[in-house]
Amino acid sequence: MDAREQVEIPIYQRIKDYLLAEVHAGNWKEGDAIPSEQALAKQFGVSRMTVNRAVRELTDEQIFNRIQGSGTYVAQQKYQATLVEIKSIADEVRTRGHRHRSELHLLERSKATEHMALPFGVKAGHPLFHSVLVHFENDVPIQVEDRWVNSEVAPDYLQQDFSVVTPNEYLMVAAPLQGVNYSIEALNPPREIAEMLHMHKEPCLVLKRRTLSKGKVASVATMWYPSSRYQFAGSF
Amino acid sequence: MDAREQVEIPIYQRIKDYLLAEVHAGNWKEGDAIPSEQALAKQFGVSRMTVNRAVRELTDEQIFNRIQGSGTYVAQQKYQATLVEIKSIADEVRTRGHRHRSELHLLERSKATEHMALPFGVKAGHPLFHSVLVHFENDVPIQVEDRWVNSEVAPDYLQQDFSVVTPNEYLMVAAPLQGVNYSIEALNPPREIAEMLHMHKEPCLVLKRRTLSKGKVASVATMWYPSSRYQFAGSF
DNA sequence: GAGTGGTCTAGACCACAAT
DNA sequence: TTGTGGTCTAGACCACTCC
Repeated sequence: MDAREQVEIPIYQRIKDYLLAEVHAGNWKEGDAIPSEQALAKQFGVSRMTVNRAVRELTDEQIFNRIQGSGTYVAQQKYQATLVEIKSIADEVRTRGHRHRSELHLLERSKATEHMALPFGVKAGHPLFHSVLVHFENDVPIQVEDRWVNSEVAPDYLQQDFSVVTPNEYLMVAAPLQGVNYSIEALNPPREIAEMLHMHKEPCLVLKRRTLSKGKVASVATMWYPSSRYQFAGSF
Repeated sequence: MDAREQVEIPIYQRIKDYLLAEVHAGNWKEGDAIPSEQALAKQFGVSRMTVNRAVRELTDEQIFNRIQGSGTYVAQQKYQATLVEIKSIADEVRTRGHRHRSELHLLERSKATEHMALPFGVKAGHPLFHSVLVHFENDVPIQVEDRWVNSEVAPDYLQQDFSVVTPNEYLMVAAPLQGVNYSIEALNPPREIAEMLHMHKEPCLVLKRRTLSKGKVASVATMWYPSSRYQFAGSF
């Protein structure tokens, strides 16, 4: 008389979860061989085909490399972001099984300079909010987020607790997204940025993103990523 | 004594090719149901598991939607980000009303090193073609294109005249595109690259792109752009 | 109830790598 | 030669949709 409706998780999925956990826990490191299909089949008490599906799918997802006749090896784990989605950097980090936190460096009421007025399509002096955060993955800084927000679109921006919700996550809720422009450059960072990212003499990937909501420009953000720790990637 | 070594194409791959061809030819349109696994298994004279793998993989690739108990349907054809659109740099330059030309720095028959074998999914020593070109916009160098090509997919690559057709343009015709992976990084260029681009002490945007065709990796290209003269942009 | 996809089995043969 | 991955079979049971 069990009242709980158990949702059946497929065996191949449970094996995938197990394999991912081993990689994320660091028990298997880059280049290490993982157990053979035969061994895993025995360990889980299932047929080899089921194990094959689990390992093959993770190989498609670039978690492993397989060499016929030799074995299955843990692939290089890369910090990768998908460009075309606006996804929270906090989620991205957690997806990789790592810890995310952020440091707030600035959060204030400000006004549009002539320089900022242009991308926002407002007059100089228009009220804007300005925030600067550094995002960490396992205590390693991976992004400086320098963001300007249209006070008309998100009037409660200053009241948020950005140690709990990232600016991006808040804006996704407060200002339904209508469109996005972005550009990507490679730049040598100014000194303040380099210091926030604890980096020396290397270029940054710079993603500039403008989001539209309610028919207005909602925010203009410049995100700095140290090239040694981050890259954008995608596929279709 | 047959000199040609026939490479065996797996049945599931042949079924994938068939299904994709039907979709691309327009015989099956968005929302149409495709034949059931049972029917396809009978049609190809194979077991249902083999058909299942073909259809499942194409579903993962968003070609189809599947509804348990109902059927398999052709999915809405996906939107592609401008950033990764495979477009010819020559066209891009001409669109801006400028003059495009390219210089061929290298074009040769080569073999996969261990380093190149991995992204291609072949053994070290597998025959590859290798080309290096510099693209100019109004006589200003804007891109170094370092490309490796799978000789099985584009056997006539070496015979092309790349002052007339870019490698990209040729491959689009010779090897129908099935998929793309890309990554973007910011890197300081090695000396040879910096010299080809006539640049000093500035970072490069580096776009690495892997194209898939006929179930194989068709080409792996590394494109270097001087940051002062180029950026990626897009919107959606 | 008939048909669909979702999963799984317990074998099999093969190509290939390591030895 | 042994062990690995790559593929395939001919069944099976299940959950689900549709009629």
